[in-house]
Amino acid sequence: MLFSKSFIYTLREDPKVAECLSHKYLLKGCFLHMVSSGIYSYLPLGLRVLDKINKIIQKHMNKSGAQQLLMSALQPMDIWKKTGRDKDLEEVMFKFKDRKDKELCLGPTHEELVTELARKYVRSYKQLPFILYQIQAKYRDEPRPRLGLMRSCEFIMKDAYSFDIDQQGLDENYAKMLTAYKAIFKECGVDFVVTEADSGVMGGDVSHEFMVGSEIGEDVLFCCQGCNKFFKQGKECPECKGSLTQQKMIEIGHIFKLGTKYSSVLDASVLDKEGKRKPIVMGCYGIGVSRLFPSIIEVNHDDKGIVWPKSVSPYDVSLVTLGGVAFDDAAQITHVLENSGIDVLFDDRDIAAGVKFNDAYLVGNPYILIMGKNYSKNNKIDIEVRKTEEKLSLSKEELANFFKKEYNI
RNA sequence: CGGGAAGUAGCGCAGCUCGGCUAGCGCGCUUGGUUCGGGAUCAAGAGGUCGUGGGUUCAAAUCCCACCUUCCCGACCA
Repeated sequence: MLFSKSFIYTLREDPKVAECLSHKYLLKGCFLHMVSSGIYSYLPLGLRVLDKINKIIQKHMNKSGAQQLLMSALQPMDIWKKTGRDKDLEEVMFKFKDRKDKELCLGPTHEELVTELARKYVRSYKQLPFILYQIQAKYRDEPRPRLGLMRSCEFIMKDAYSFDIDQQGLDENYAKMLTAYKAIFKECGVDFVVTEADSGVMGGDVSHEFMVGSEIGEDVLFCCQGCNKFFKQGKECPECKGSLTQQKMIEIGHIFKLGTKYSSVLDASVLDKEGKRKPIVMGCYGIGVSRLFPSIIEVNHDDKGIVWPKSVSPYDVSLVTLGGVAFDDAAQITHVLENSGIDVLFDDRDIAAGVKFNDAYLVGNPYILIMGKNYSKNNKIDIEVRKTEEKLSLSKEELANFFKKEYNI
């Protein structure tokens, strides 16, 4: 991708509306556009990251046997009235009527709709178990949207739902999801902790939260100074009796054992081996994708900009040309790298070197290639590793090998 | 929804206390020149209903009232 042709217009100064660091860098680096309070558009750069996060999620969800679908964001209100959650979620629902006066809402979550699917299609225990998931925008009329993507009115969620004949099946699927989630967050480059949590408005008895430590977090956990474990309560560490300190946390995932809360009310049931009708035992599993996104930045940055983990960076390489190095030479290097699967953002702009470097740091791709004097004189391409600030000078051949090693290709 | 802060060019701001504005600065943008390994420089330009509506006044960015928007803290929540 040529920088000069890309829809990347970085800001020189910090945007006034952004208080927290992730939001600041997302706006400054042209990843995100604020449409209104709590409403954001993902710009091309941001969408590339979002796509990578989604691919990681899809990979691990599919591996666990879950099947992706896409349910409607528009939902009829009558199904919400059946479960009574029209009242529970009344405050945050975007509700309106269609031309026939039918009440609709923009889905704040999808337990009702997915349970309805099970009711319609599933009749026998033989069809169980299965897990369905989707990655989709959810809508909540937040009283106070804040911190950019952290709390917004339109946000992207990965929501999964498991369907089992009994509690044992649910336990197995729940364990599978727990494993998948750990793999997802690890691959996305965030350090997280898993805690037992309240089920809240979702219902059910068991639930776990996935949290990332950050000053902008809205939840609080207590971290043991002795064994480094996290707890909900602030008394002394139950494991090693060490002292506990408060740590603010961002909730990026939450999984629930729902049981039959929805299936019994909405009549999603199957016949078991004995021919007896049983409500399906359900679990639900959420990842706040649009919250995970800035969380990655909160824990991967420096004072120059974002330091994307390789797994989710918008491009693999920022290529910077300096001092009148021929466009064709740099374009050729770009082609070679792209042919081996390395995404390159080639900064071909005719501007001061400092601007190019600072934009490269801000945008945060893992590697910065520099073609300048060292290329014109010695045919060497300089590499700067964004994270470690390590610097190398390589020939074209060495460069190809370098990336083969770095990306296992 | 309570409490606080802010709205002046694309971005960041000054001006407001004490009304005199034909509204300014930095960056960015356009054209041309010189530069060219770390936010260069010279010259010439373009760009504004000072958030909106009302009021006071000879005169309002500036004073008064109402509203809107945004941010932060709280309550609430993924």
